[in-house]
Amino acid sequence: MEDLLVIGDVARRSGVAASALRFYEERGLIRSERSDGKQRRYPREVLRRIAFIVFAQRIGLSLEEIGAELAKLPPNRAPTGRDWSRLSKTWTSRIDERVAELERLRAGLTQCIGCGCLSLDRCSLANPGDRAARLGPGPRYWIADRP
Amino acid sequence: MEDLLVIGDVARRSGVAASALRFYEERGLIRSERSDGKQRRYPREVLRRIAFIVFAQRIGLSLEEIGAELAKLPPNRAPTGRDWSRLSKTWTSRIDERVAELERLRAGLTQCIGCGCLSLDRCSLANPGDRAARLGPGPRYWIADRP
DNA sequence: ATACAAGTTCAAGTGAACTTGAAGTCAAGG
DNA sequence: CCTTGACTTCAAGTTCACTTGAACTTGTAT
Repeated sequence: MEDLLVIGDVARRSGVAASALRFYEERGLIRSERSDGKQRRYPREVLRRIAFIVFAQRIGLSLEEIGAELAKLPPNRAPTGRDWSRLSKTWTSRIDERVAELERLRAGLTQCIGCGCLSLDRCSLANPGDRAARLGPGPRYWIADRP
Repeated sequence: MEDLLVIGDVARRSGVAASALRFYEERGLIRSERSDGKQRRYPREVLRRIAFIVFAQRIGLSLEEIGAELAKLPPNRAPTGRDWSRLSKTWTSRIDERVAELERLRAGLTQCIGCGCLSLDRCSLANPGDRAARLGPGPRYWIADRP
């Protein structure tokens, strides 16, 4: 019945591990107040913010992108439902794109792999958006070459 | 006009870096013959195998899973179109599942985040398949908790 | 007052999928 | 024969999203 939650509560309620919550805080995705003894105390609102993060991850955004989205929220007042839905609006097109890609892949599965035509450098199914253009060092984004 | 391709040719034709090809070989996903001087020589067939790998990755399979699929191909003869399409058959359902999830997410975007109801531990949209069940150490599978 | 769970920081480790660098070998043209 | 570009191995580095462990402090229940 407290107004502020300790990290364990937040972890239990959100399903996100406490270590992950600390990590998110370090990355600036969430914030916390501190108790007298320097322990984290979260206002209940944080749960919605975390929900947003989890949602966005499932859709395929990186934490960095999610942070950029969250930064668009009004800094000095609690976000309203409209604030949240404004953010999530841009995702719809993102979902649409991914769904379209998957459907292209599904359509091409038999056509492209089943038949003998398969040639990676000319098959637009295997190479949408030009795989060749790399993203610098480190692992390539795992499924689509995100900008 | 040679029957065997060197690694650079394969890299150019597939759009997959030579270092990645060596890595795939180390992981048992592809194989190569060797020249007298111990350089890799690939039969043209390898291109199809690589195409399969790239395809599967875009769908969301890990290299390990892809390896398991490839292991089902007949070991002693060149795979036919039917062999390939048998493999890719299982993917269709995988794609369908992912599309369904994305559509669930899209539907829930405004409902779940826009309104005040958002509660991670009870919202089936944010928590399909029980996020709480973890996958051991290391990063969590990025978007769906794959088995 | 004390025990003990739950919190803290910080550095280092993890797994996936590669890339990079060093130091050397091979192959083809001139 | 020599140069030059493409190839070789091997170890170590990179990114992302966290987790783990050590050593220590807080908070609460008895």
